[in-house]
Amino acid sequence: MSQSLDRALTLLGGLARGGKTLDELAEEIGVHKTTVLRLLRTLESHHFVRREGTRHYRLGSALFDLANQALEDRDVRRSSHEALAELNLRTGHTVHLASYEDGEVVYIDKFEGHHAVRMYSRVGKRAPLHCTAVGKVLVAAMPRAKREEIARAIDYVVLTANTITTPEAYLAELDQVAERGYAVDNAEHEDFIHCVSAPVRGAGGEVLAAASMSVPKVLLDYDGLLALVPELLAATEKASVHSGWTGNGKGQ
Amino acid sequence: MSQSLDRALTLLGGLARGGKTLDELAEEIGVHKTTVLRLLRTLESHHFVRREGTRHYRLGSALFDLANQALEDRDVRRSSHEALAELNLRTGHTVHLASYEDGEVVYIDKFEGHHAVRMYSRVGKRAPLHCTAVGKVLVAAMPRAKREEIARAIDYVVLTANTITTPEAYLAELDQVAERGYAVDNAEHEDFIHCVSAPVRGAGGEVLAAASMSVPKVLLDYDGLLALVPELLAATEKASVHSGWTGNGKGQ
DNA sequence: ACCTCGGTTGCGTATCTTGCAACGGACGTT
DNA sequence: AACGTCCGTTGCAAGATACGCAACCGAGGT
Repeated sequence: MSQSLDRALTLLGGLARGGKTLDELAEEIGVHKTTVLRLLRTLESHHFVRREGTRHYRLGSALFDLANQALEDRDVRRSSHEALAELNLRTGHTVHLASYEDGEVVYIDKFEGHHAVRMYSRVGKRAPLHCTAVGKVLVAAMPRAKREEIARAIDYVVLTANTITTPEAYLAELDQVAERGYAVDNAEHEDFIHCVSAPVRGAGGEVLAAASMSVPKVLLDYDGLLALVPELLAATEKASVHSGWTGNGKGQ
Repeated sequence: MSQSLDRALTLLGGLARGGKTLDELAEEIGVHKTTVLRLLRTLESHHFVRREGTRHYRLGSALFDLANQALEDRDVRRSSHEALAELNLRTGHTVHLASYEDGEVVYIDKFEGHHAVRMYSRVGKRAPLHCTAVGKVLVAAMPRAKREEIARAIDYVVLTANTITTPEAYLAELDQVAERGYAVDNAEHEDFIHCVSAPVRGAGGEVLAAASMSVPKVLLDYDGLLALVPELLAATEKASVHSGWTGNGKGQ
């Protein structure tokens, strides 16, 4: 829609993967280096990009400035923070907070696990709906018609042997999730990790976000993972209360 | 340099201050609303902006995705994290990590104080060099010629009764800072807050960033603040070691 | 049912962006 | 020390592109 803007934004993505030279960047987005230069200059003037000496460009401070403002916008994040930090501290496992955003899951907070094994995730990163516990929780919270619509629209990319691959299977899973009040990702996204997730609710009982714990399979087997569910639920309940949930609510 | 990009970036700034309507945004940057619409669409397609229902635009997830990548780039941040978190935990005061970026200070990490009084600062935010303790530390670390150049270029905006207002006074202060190894902001930036700051050094003894503690005056008087210096120095030393500093170094 | 407000589209024009080619400065090499 | 290469930078001209206009649409509110 706006060519130069589009190119500039793509450029930022390229820069994120390391400070390259002008020509490299130009090639990456398929334009003349002059164009890149001028885009960079504009980005730089807004502090979106920073030049480090010569032939070295990096992402600039405006990005994290804006990002923090964007995060502050998301009230769930603030109201859930304490409960999730506790959960992370007590269990030592990686805790995520995620919300639904047009057909995907977006991580809006993360508490790193205390083990050596690190997950490839990041605040702001997006993940698919069909193979994440948070995805299931978020979609399961929607009215049945919407669930179907989403389930049919998903591209069921196969990531592991356990990945769900059909709308039917997904919808059946969602029913269970809605029933139980929590979701499981049994190594459906990454081979060596499994997760449990539960919703954080707001004043009207509506689901604001999903919190999850991710545990490497080498640390805990499936039963061990399920044994964490009560702790998870205690944390999400606390987070919900902080988010205005009153406990009665029409939402189950 | 690139008009549409420039407008789009300005737009993001506007959006950060709350989700407005199309016309409001249009007025803010002085263009027709059609233009805003198209810019927003492009931004949206890259997840820089998110539309929330109708008449509500917010900053999107790409921002915090990129921001996190940008922060991961900054090695000082990672290597200092542990020491600063400890300092924050032990003292309960707000801790900042900042670095110098063309004529300003940029906060690259922040640990919130445990008291009710909150500071108006944010990771990614910029602050002046002349009235912050971190600013003094960072400039004091530069060779004398560079210090002078910077001192003369500063616009000495007066923010409180104690704000330094002349290059001469600033340079004299810098001499002291370089001597002592730490800097003080005695309510020169905000009336009710004073800070101490010390440098974090890298392998060659060069200053990578400045760490600071900010304390509301109601909690601690000036002497109380100075009494915190040893703890601060212990933390910055630890952070320096983690950042490759070997202790010898030519840097004092 | 009307009116207002916000968002959306099609279109022609003027502007802005683009790519080219040539320059300049910094390294590194022979 | 001189040369060659690699990057970044500038001026310019051509044409694509983004812009503003005006009209349309849909939702709320009166």
